[in-house]
Amino acid sequence: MLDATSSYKPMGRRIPTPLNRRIPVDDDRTGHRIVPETIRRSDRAPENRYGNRPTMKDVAARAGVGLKTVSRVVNGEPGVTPETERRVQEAIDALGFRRNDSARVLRKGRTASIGLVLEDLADPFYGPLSRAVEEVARAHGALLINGSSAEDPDREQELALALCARRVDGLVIIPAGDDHRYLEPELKAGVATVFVDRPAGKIDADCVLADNHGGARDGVAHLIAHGHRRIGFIGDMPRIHTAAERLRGYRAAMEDAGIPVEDSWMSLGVTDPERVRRAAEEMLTGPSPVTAIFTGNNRVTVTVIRVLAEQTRPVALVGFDDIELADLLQPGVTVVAQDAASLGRTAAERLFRQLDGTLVTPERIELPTRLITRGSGELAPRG
Amino acid sequence: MLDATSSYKPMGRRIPTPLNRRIPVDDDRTGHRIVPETIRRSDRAPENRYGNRPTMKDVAARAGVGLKTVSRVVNGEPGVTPETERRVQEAIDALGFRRNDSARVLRKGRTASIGLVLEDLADPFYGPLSRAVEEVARAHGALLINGSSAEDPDREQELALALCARRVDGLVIIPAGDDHRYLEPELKAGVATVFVDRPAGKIDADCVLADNHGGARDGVAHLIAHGHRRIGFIGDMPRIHTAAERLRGYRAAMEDAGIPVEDSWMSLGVTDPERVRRAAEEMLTGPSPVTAIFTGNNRVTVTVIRVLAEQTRPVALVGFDDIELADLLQPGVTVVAQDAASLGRTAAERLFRQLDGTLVTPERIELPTRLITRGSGELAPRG
DNA sequence: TAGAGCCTGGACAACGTTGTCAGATCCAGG
DNA sequence: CCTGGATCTGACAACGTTGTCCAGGCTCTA
Repeated sequence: MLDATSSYKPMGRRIPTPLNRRIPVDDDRTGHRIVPETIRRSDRAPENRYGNRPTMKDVAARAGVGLKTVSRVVNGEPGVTPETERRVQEAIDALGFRRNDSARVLRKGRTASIGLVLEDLADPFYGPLSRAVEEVARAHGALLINGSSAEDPDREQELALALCARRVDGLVIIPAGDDHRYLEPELKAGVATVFVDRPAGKIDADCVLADNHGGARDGVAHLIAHGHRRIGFIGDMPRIHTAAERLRGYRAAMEDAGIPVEDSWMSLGVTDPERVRRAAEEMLTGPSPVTAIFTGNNRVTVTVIRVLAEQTRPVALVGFDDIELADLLQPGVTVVAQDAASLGRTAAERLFRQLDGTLVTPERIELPTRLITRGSGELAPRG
Repeated sequence: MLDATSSYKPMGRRIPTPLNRRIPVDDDRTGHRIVPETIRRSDRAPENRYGNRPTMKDVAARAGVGLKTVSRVVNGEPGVTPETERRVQEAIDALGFRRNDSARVLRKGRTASIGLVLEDLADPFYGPLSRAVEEVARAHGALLINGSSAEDPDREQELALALCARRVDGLVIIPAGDDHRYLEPELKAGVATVFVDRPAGKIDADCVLADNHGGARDGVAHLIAHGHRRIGFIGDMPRIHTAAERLRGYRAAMEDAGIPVEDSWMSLGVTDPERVRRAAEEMLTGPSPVTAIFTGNNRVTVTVIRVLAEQTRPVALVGFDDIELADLLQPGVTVVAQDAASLGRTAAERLFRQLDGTLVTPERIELPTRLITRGSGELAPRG
């Protein structure tokens, strides 16, 4: 579970208890808490716990109306005279009352919030995706809670379950792991769930994916069409679905062209800049040096661009994922672009359709990718 | 308030009520709901509402123990025999029970979640900031709820207050507006609050800012040091604090150098690419054409880079905010960099120190910026 | 003016959890 | 066999909100 590492214990028991202290006031004598004598409900002081926030009861007392009447005003329900409404509103403003949605949620059973578990919010690919999900959520009156799994399956599970404990109405998950059976009780309990970017593992659930295989195949075929035969591939661990699919696309394109792939052309499971750099340099200088490289994701692409900028001979490059400013580099970077915002939007819309009830059967949707030629992928083979 | 635009009404009243239906089962006769005869609490069926999720009561019934014992096991409190614990754990697993944190929150008064209101999650500047806040929150066992204001003060307020209604323990706000008195009741109620990137308006609160004024002044001074005298400035609306400060820094540097600024060199309040492009082109071709441009934020910088790439004469450029791949462009882009992650981390840490109680008096913290020279800012004046 | 029908307002119980407190059980020591 | 003290367990009342239902007061018609 999530664990505090400092002295702030959000749910702890050691918090100095200003929240629990009953403040003794004017003509009230409930300050004593030793004797639990049956406390009449209605003659409590307007002050209460919860950081001293006024409640509907306080508002009601001040406005001289019943509790439910306040609730009606707050929620804009009909059946309140303008005069009464005015009095209530006045009390609300005077006390600075704000409805406690936690209590509301408990009562109503829906939280009007959805959870998003992604890999890293700081990654330029996930920012727009997250924003797209947020926009859809907003259009449906829901808030978005999100968390980064840092590509760690345990952390993904921990996060997803923490969100379920908050009783989010739905979950959008970019999986890090490949076994999601831990979500079965949640699905059964009616938590709407959509997986994005990578499919769910071992459970039947909605997935919205990019056409990783086709995109990679097109990208590599593009290089082949420009005369390359020794083409390198640098990608993430094949454990990750997208990485595996893109690798498969690479292999498919090579096979279609009848080109046997040498092991030294492929580097799998490297993402940190240092190792990507080494991998790229090795395949450029090895016994059978590549004339072109296909990179499996944006981070790899950026590092490889740096390596290629240092080379004397021109090496062609096609990258998966678009990157900002790719058009301004020399040469411009040819990429297989997937639309992150569209992925997020599609997923979120399906999520709310699940909640609507208009969507029942889980589906697997693949969004097309787009090859954007800018120069680096059109270089002729040299060396 | 947040309003649904589709048929999914998270909190609405028209939801078909599977959640409220009491399911009649085996030997239970509480299916009738007409007669409200005093229902004995303990002989309800194990089924209940809330999407049919098991509750502690259900677990207790199945394990043959009391409600509180289940609570103890779930929360790892002491005082439960191993044998009892085993039985409870078994029931938990069998039923797929997951504690309802909404109810917990209601009872305990703390939600172990914090809110982040920023401008646009898709902006590469805010991604890392958000991630940094999340990491700190995670270290403190809290979840992060975030929302984008889209630079709209009303939307900022709507979001912040929605988060307060959820009773987040604290708020990190990147303000869009300049009047935050609406937060006064919340602050008084003990919601920890830190403003980042831009200061709070009309209330006394913690702020973590970058040294916008000093950074801009240094950047412009750098251009002046390289011989430029006709220097353009393109920035956001001065209504936005950061934009105003950077403009002030620009003016200060010019004044320090004794250079009078011409109106045609300044373009304020433009951010969309079209207008930035026009603004840049105008100051490059006007009666007193600039030889260098200082750009007020990353989005403007990117657009101006494109414009400059089309020019025949070299024009110097220094931009506020670092941008990815800036080093690989020709020439490399000289920037005044601020550390987004550090801003977020500092803010979040202060937030939790407020919650700790170790931090009381609001402060205004300015983090230094860093001039990174890469070429574009060192071009000599031409034209 | 009486009765029927509407409108408004309020009492009350639930939602699922945790804190309090008292009761039950067990064992060692007399 | 009893007593005293640990342990362990469970009944109960909150937390702040909303759904249900009923009681008045009002208006309108006959």
